[in-house]
Amino acid sequence: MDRLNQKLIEKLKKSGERITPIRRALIENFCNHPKPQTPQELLTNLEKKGLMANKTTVYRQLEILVQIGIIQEINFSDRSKRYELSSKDHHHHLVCQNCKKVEDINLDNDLDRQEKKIWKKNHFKVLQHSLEFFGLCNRCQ
Amino acid sequence: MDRLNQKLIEKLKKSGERITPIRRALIENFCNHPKPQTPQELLTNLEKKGLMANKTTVYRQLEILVQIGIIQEINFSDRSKRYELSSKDHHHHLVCQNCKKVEDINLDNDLDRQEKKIWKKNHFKVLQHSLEFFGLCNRCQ
DNA sequence: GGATAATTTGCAACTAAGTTGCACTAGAGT
DNA sequence: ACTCTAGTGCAACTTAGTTGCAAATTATCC
Repeated sequence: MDRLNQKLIEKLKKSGERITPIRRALIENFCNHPKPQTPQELLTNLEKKGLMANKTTVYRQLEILVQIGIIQEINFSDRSKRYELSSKDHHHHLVCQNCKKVEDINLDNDLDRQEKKIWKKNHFKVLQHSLEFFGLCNRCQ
Repeated sequence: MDRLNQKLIEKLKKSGERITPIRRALIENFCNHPKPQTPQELLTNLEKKGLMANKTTVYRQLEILVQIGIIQEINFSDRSKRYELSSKDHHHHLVCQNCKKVEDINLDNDLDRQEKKIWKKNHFKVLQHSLEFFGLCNRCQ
């Protein structure tokens, strides 16, 4: 995990960005928590590490990290923006309606076939998709 | 279409709710526009009909209409709440990233099989899902 | 048709997520 | 250590949505 951490900080440096405590902490946090996180969650995670960051800063850093390609933004259907390492494969989400926890899943089923059909039938050019399952996780049932 | 309109107003009355101009207009609007609409869109649609409704009222009416089962709420991945007649079959959405228009599609593929797999593998009880495709509609390409 | 009681509505004030401008601070290279 | 630019924090703002309360309107009963 520490390897990945270093690699991402290098990437940041190569993109001409400075290495600041907040950026370091954000990247470290993304490496340690593989789940997609909201800006608010990130803010409190930083606080736990003793870093009192401002929300403006977090939002701005997230934007930059997305641009560089270190993380990716996911718009969840529960109307929250979430962020996770973009190195991860494309996957879908299980959202627990009780405890709000989010799990990642990889479906073997491919939606490519569907997207081709949509092109034929609707002449709609699909660029990306979002698939989420809502329900109860094993703890909350 | 007028038939459906009357039927829904009857349903509203039977549920013990009063028939007001705003409710009448909302239901009429849902019958005439089959696409999922945001509260803001509904507000401007009412205005076009000469009904200057308040946003508070619209939000409250939407809540009631959802409870009665006349309409259903859909949380879109573009982080907008949208509403449509709940009588419609379950379907998925094509969201144009340029003009923001939303189309409905029915996939013949069923996700039930996937949901059963999720239950076996993750012990996650799926209650509902959301599948959206983002891209460019035929006009915007 | 008119009085009454309860529901519906509108207003204003509020919350939460996110954004913007500007002044201050701190990294990185010399 | 100095300097210049990038990064940060603050305050003020925006937008979607919510809440409490007073005023208006609906359905009902006579």
